[in-house]
Amino acid sequence: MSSVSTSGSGSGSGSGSGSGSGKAGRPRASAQAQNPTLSSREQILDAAAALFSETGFSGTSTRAIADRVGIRQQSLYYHFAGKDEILAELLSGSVRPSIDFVQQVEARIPHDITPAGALFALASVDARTLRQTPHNIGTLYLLPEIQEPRYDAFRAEREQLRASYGRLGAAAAHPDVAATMSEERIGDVLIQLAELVIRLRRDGSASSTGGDDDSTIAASCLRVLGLSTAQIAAAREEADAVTALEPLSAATC
Amino acid sequence: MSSVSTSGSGSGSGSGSGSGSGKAGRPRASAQAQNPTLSSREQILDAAAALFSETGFSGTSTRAIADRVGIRQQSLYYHFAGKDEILAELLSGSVRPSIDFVQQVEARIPHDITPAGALFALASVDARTLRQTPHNIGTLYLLPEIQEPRYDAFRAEREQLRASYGRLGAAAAHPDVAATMSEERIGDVLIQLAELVIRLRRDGSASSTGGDDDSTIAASCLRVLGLSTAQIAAAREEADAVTALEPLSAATC
DNA sequence: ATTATCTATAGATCTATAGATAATGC
DNA sequence: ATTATCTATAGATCTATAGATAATGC
Repeated sequence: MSSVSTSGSGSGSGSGSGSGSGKAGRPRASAQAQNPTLSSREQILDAAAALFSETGFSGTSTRAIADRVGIRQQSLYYHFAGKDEILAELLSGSVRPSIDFVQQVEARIPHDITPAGALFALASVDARTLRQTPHNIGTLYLLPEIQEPRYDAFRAEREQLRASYGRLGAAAAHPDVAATMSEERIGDVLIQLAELVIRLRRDGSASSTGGDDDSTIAASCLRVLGLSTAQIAAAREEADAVTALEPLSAATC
Repeated sequence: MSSVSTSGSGSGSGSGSGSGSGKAGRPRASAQAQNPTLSSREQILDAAAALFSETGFSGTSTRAIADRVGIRQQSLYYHFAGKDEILAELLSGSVRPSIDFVQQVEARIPHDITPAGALFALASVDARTLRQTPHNIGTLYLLPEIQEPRYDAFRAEREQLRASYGRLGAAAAHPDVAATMSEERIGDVLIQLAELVIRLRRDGSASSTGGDDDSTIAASCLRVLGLSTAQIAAAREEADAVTALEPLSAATC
């Protein structure tokens, strides 16, 4: 209460001047409304994820991010070189789990699992990840800014994931479908279906028990390849066996 | 050449001071690089559509729009009350054609056409419209800004279109699919497939003969509902008959 | 000494309003 | 007189850098 700021900034809630809060560095001027179990860097990423998915990248100011964290706008630059670094970091963390997962699963074909089973597993894990991630981070994929060369690395990773969907899909497809669509186009269709969950979540129309949507989406991925209900049921069985073995290790980290 | 601006703005290409160009109002300071067959208002909409789809709404300044048109930033406000008015107008024009088309087609069920045929027609017309529109205007649907209440009217129109997809899809679906998915969820899946063309176009991966993609997408819409190759072929026949009757009138305006 | 914040501030925008001006239309 | 532009400019941002300061760590 004694160390009121001498400048006229007017933020009267100074509670940071007391004894040690256990962290090095000058205390924050305002109260810590954020989850204190996270590092400052993580708090910034979390706040930015929320704001970027709600109001977009250009629509979010560094000031808005800092306000949400409870620090001054300029303090962001101690942790990140700029706003685009924050987005780049959020993006880079978001595709890796799916790529890692699909590589694990593809390695087991055809011994432990069929292409159809692998695809079902990939699509449902992917959908679940997108559905459970904090702040619907998948909406970042829709931002126009990620088309800039700055984010080439991220887009290359997504391209890799799309290629996996294409390989699995082409291998699993009914001959009638394989004859009509290129492997590339199959990948486009499948990843588009998997990412439906992003929109469902954004529009608030996800089912109460979200897992239903994951299953529906995975089933739709096989259905669009021309597989029968029986074949889809079999693929689901296979997928359940695989995701029971290493379900959370690769997908949730 | 004689009427050089007295201010230091430095735009030395003044050619607008000559005799009558056929239009009322003060001539533009810079040369008319834009298509002069369009009204100023249309030129602004066209420039904004290009910029909004490339760099987003918040990422596009009124200055950038004006520069592309060849007028001063402040001159925009003679035609539009603000940047958001421009986006609202672009959006409002973009869903109408599809809604009009689907209402025409739904009215013919079940006399002239089956639900499957109607759905094929809707999806392929929708895909073609999105593919042929100037500047990939469909990318505007992905902008975070359209979630704001300001654009409620537009989202309500899209909701209407999604409902149509849902009705047609539920009626056309194989029983196995109809048993698994609600009409609403069917609409979500189908519109997500139809809008694949937006992404294909943005990523430059649309097929050289774009109509192939429209057909592939429409076929995928039926396939994901569990229809067989023969049933899809029949639906395509029906759709061709319908779109041959009134193909461009409702879809291209 | 190191760390993580703070204050101060530069310089570049960006949106929008007010009023002047240069055409055409009557 | 009307129309469509222009110039001038206010006021509000926004990003980023520089340097001060208040903690902890050794």
